[in-house]
Amino acid sequence: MLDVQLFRNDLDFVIAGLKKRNFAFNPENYSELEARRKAVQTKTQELQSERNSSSKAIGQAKAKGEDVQPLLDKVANLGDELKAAETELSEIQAELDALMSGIPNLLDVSVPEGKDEDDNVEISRWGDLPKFDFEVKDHVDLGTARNLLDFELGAKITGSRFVVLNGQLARLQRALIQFMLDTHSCENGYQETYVPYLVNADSLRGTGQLPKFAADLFKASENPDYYLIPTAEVPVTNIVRDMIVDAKDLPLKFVCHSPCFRSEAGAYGRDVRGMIRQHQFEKVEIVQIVKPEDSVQAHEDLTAHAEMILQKLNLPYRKMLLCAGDTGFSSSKTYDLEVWLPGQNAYREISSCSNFRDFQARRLQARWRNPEMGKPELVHTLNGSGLAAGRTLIAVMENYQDADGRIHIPEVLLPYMGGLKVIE
RNA sequence: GGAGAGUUGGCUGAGUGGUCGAAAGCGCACGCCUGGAAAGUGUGUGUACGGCAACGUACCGAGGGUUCGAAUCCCUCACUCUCCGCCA
Repeated sequence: MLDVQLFRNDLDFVIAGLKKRNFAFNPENYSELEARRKAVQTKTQELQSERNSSSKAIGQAKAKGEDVQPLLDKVANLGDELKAAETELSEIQAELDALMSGIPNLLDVSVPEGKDEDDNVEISRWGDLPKFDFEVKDHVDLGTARNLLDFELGAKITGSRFVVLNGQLARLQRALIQFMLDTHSCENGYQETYVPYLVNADSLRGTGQLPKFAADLFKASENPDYYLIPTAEVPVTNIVRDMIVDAKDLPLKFVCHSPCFRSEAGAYGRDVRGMIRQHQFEKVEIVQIVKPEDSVQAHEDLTAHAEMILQKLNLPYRKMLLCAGDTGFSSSKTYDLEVWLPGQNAYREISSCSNFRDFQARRLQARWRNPEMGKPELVHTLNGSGLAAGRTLIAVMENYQDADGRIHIPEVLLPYMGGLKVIE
């Protein structure tokens, strides 16, 4: 949610900002609604004021034992009029809320113009691409050949875009998760946390998935309305919803492993092969809650923390700055990390690290008390995948394969694999 | 799942129909006191919206209702605690 004051004080700035995103915003429609809001609110408040003073007068007259009937007659019609005004006001406000909560975050000045992922800007590359003196296989061939991956079984148990991992490959995914959690909590200063995987609608509104992206979510129950989390970002960031955090407790840094559930109704036909795009996948998420002045640096740090995992696994990757058209709804600036997949001969997204500035915090009412003015102010929120474990598993399979289709275990994972060096 | 008790400001906690946005205390801010500090003491201290301002309006878990008037009465819901049942 953007700041309503910004809309009132500098509408042109907002219009320009949304134009960069190519977001269709109708300022006339907004201004007309806002003008109505103001008029009806003023009228409502005048009526309320009248009611309050009349009621007070009746109370005082009664206390003195005077006849209150004339006063009662005077306010006889006020009730209906007030009720009508209040109803109209709440309708206008609901309309404004709906409009405002559908408007995306403004982009950071450093975000490049652009339409889609083709316009993203490469910032850096790390690692040497592995050279193979044999025909490389992708993770599907590697996995199914040894019955480590079973897509048909996933389809039988549930449906398409679900998979079963067997034996040492399932263990390898668990090892990756453990390794990521340990690295972030022990070396990068994040607090490990375990959270609910079902969340309510308020939490999803807080981080921006609702009301706009309901189609991407699996709804688990009606009344109460619970949803499966699309990412641990939702429950973890909502830790600070409706909170005023002490200045001394900032920054808050959380790391959390969770399964993620995505319906992505619009994504059918993309990445149909393999486990690139599944309805259920494992991810380790890192989240930071920081003072506003610290968020730019925190974004760089958080991205570096995600990169550290790839480096320790010795997986080649590149860091992309997303262009205006590819940056997510709630984000002001996003770096994607793309890992090298020999089986696809391409870099593929494995982490997305975003600075939301106060966009989520405003929806969440997540604040801190700034000692300089003693007033509560919105915090800034950031998060990133550190990393998507399912895709990391694919990357390890494809980068660490040998001519016999075996998968070698990266050195940092050996302690988590009970000494196993190769998956035969 | 059943029965009972609760939910008030940053925190604790009073308040059962009218000068209650809400006592008191804690915390915090500023001042006095002090060589400095502690203690003591004085003043101030919620959020949001409208207004240049004075000020007005809303908010006492959420949503409805009764009333000229609701933190206070009624209804629905959520959550917390205690006891019983069931359960990994």
